[in-house]
Amino acid sequence: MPELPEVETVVRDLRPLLLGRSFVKIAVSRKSLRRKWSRAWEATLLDRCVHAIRRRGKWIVIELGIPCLVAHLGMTGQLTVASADQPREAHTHVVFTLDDQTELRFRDVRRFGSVTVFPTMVHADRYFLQISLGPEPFDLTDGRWFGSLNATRRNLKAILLDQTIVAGVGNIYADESLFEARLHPTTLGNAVTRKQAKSLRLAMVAVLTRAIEKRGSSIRDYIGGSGLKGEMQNEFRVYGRTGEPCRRCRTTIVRIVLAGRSTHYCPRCQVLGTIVEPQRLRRARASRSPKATG
DNA sequence: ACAGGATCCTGGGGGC
DNA sequence: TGCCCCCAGGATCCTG
Repeated sequence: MPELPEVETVVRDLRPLLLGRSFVKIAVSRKSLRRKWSRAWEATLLDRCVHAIRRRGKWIVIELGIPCLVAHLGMTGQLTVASADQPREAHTHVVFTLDDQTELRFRDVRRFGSVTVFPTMVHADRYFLQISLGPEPFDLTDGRWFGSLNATRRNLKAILLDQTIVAGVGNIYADESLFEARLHPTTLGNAVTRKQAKSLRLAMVAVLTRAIEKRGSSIRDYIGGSGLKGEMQNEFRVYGRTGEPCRRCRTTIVRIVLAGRSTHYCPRCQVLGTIVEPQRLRRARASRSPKATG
């Protein structure tokens, strides 16, 4: 499932393969993607030089001088560069032939992804503004982050998945970040202390940074821009580990459904971030301590 | 405001 | 072996 680290890996892979190249031909399959492809876009893209490739949240932005190509990988999207003589795999929906006999290919089995063209970068940025795309996790300040959490009674899992609050986090890294911060996924945003908010922000940054280093997670469909798989799936602490022992305390990892998504956590390591009065805290500690008999 | 569910979509896996 | 059903989950829409 392409989230921020996977999209970042694709962008980094594509950069050397696309920069300075131009599109000489575009072929689009009949099957529709999430957003309908317009034939009128093709003329605006042809014979233009790729100036820059960047990521915004889970979006890939390819700047071609004035117009820009904006792609979202959805669940199973792949954006790769391959030699033109390499056979095209099934579910390849858009093929951009480059001026060096290679092809930029958009493949998406489940077609939740999209490829769109904006006339200028201003239009693309306006679109991100229109969908209220939140800040990058690496740009979040503690003040803004705590403010966002504090302003809602939604649970932390739902907050992390909300692209208007923080852009780029999906189901995998939401669960992994919550484990790293030792916060229970059902914790309500406004029950989180400043300290907990900060630890969640730092956990998110650490998990995403590590995942980028490992070229993302390849569970089923995800591959980078050069076709290489990621390695982060080998380091999951909770995601997809239902019934397995926690790597920290050996307690069985639990799966629940939150915000309509599978949510994995360690019931022992991850605590509810509620503000607990000192008296209740002492009682809770006493009940946890080992008993003299039994 | 927010939770929960349905929708889109296909392939893989489990059960029988 | 084949068939049915469920599951995966990003974005978006709808309902309660």
